[in-house]
Amino acid sequence: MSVALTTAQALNLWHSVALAMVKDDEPDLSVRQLSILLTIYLEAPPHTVRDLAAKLGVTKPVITRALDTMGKLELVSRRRDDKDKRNVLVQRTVKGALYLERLADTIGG
Amino acid sequence: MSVALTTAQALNLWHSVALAMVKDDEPDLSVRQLSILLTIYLEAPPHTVRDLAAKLGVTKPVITRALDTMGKLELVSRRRDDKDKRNVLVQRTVKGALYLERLADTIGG
DNA sequence: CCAAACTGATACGGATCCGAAACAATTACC
DNA sequence: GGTAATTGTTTCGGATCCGTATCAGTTTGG
Repeated sequence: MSVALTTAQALNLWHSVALAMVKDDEPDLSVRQLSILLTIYLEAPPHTVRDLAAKLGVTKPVITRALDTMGKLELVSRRRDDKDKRNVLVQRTVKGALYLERLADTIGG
Repeated sequence: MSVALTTAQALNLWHSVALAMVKDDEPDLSVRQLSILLTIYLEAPPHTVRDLAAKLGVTKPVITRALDTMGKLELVSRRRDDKDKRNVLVQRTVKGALYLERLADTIGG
């Protein structure tokens, strides 16, 4: 699943994708937000605020705020855990899946 | 020079790199800042504020501020153009080259 | 020589984000 | 049952960034 790239390949790849993200009309997601989004979509659920904070090495408010922002954009959604009502389960959305599909096209195309 | 990736490969690649950038102690560069940095290092000089703004599709203050920030981090430097003193030439630095070398390792490793 | 054009930088009000600390709600445990 | 621990959220002051508009300095061109 991993890919080996030369230095020039790696930087050119990042350059073209970063440029595409900036020139895009949509508001840029920060690196942190994108990390959260990709974690939710690529790793197995459940995803809680605490887990995401630990995985990214940031504080919990960072996760809460990122979920607020991406929630408004409908890229993710939140739901209380019925088993343990302290937990919040972060869930995928159709819009989020489409967003990442387009991102993958930009990267891999 | 370009690389074709499957959707899963592309997203996993982005995921691991974004995670590495967040967990890194250094302050995260925004996507815009990284775009500017990569443009300076990958495309032929000279690079002016105006050119960079046009290339990224953003306003000039965005470039000025990004150069301020990355200048403090010593990732880029500025110099007046002697030929036309209205222009500012954006130049590479040793620290910037090292930063991108490590980024390339993260991407391609 | 002087007004127009062009460059990058700055001022401004508003939005967003940061980490630390305090908070309310829920659960665990003795 | 009641205290302690755990969860996600909110608040706070401070920092950063945004786009628009304006600015100062330079060059152009009649």
